[in-house]
Amino acid sequence: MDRFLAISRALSDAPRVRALAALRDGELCLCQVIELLKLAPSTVSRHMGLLREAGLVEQRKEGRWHYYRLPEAPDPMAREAIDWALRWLAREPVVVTDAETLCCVREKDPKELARCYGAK
Amino acid sequence: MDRFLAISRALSDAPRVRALAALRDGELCLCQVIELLKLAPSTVSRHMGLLREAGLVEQRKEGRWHYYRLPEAPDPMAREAIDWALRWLAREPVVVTDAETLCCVREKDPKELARCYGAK
DNA sequence: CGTATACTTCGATACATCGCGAAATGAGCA
DNA sequence: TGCTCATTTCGCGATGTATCGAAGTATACG
Repeated sequence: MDRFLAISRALSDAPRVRALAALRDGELCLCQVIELLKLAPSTVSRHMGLLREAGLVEQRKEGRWHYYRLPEAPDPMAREAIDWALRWLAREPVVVTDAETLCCVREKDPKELARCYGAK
Repeated sequence: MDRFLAISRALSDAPRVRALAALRDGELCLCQVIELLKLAPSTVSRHMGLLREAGLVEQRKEGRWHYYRLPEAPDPMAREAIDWALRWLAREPVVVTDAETLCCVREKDPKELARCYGAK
């Protein structure tokens, strides 16, 4: 029951599901998600941690950067939840405009995005 | 986005998903759900209201009794969520024992269950 | 009518969660 | 070693939610 509730709760917050949908087209490092959501780094880190604990996201550390992506081989419960979420989130206006924003964000290296903290 | 989050949030509480799973084998009146969850009538009523607003449950009033059931023709987003939830909740120990409890509860008429308030 | 009963709504309390900034962690680099 | 930077953890205030009992609705029944 705990895993089920963790997944449902992870999917019941707007910034969190926007972050999840943002990973649809490939992994992102935390600073890119911060740039997208316009929230404090600590807040975004916490959101990604909840998604990870729920099994909806995988984490990969490369140097100083932490990359997040949809899990390669998620357990079936998580996989079905992700499929359901992505299927319906794709139609949400916020997620659509997020996808456009991400096109620009993805072109930048994490190194350039370092500035995004100050530019907030 | 609001409907998506309403569904996810409705599914992120244990008593609520237990109530949802209990409807798998047919409608129940509120007092039967109260008997199952062992919670205050006002609390259960609120839970069922949230499930109804999320589109995960339908309400039918017959005299003094309010019956709840899975929706006949749910919109696709809700239907998929219900399918996912029921598929995985069926394996949860609490839900399994709830099903056994329900066998006894269903045999009683709502009229007999009226006592359940005092017997709490 | 009036009473009883099934349910809902309201108000209060306890607890969880979101958001932030500050401080701690950890990996690269001088 | 010390410094920088991306990220995480911690502590706080504000907001939301679960739960209850009490009061309010609505329906049946005498």
